[in-house]
Amino acid sequence: MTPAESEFVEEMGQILASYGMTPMAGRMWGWLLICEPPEQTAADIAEALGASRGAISGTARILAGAGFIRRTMRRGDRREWFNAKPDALESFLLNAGRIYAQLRGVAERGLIATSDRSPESRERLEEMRDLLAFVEREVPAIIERFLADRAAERAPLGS
Amino acid sequence: MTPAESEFVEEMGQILASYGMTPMAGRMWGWLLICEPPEQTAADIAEALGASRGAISGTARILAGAGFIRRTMRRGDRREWFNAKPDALESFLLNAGRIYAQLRGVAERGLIATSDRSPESRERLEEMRDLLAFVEREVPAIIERFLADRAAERAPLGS
DNA sequence: TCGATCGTTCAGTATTGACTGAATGTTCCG
DNA sequence: CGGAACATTCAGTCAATACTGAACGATCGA
Repeated sequence: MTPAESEFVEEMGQILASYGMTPMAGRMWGWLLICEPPEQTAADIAEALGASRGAISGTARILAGAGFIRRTMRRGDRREWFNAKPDALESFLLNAGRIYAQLRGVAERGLIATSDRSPESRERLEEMRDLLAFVEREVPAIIERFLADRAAERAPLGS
Repeated sequence: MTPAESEFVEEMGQILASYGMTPMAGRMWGWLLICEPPEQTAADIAEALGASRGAISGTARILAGAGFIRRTMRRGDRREWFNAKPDALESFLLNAGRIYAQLRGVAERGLIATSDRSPESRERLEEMRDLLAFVEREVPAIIERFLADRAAERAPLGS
């Protein structure tokens, strides 16, 4: 791994960690986004990142569960091979509605908790809930437009 | 604070904490979203949340800097008064492009780090960069549409 | 100028949680 | 069946950090 590649991997670790994932998850995903060949074994990854096999095992579960990587097997080879899913970010953002829905759920429970208050007092939470409901619907729609645009670019003559 | 209100405050603490802020920041914002009266002093908040004044002081800096709360003074009163900014979430999401831009920056530095690779090898990062650039533009546009829709609802006859 | 009140700072503490590494379990080849 | 290579698990360690609380500084009224 060159210094520039190592810096990329480390940056990915910091960014993912700042959004609730573990640094190792960010590093591992980052590595799988740039490694050559694109399919690697757990031992390959552990050596590249200087991490223990236990950490790779646990992190692989997280990343696979979140849809960021794919784990495959080859016949006659007991090792597992990992690679970055090509459409990981698309499907993550397509489901981004869930994140906003979670916060909207809290707002709605807050409105129930304050149901005896005056309308003015509850405006703060009501506005929050309305905005979140809107974003929750529209963000997936953005991703679908992106995918449609790209599909049109790649087949402009209707082939 | 009723049990239901306390649960809301605690949930806000957990959600904000899971996205990189401190639990106290979530609790304090949550409290300012439901408290009565809506303006509170640091002592009020510390007592409601069972927190130290030092924690309130530091958290107030964070929340004010992020645009979630407003700190005001009244003449003849040396205490500071805090309240939740009504448009906090709107302005936060309007600037959400910055978050995607940050990740796009990492992807672009990764592409520089792998500039000697084959085009197929770099496809993973290029797709990531393109999608992020798209989302970076479109998410603020969503918020603007929400604000425009709401303005139209509130003045449907062009008053 | 003194005293009271409020905000800030910061060293110390306690907690969380990410990572390690050895032990365990499992699958495949000879 | 035995052994090797691999994945998983989990108790222990270490570092990061959120929070406390006392000390400090600033501001205002008397």
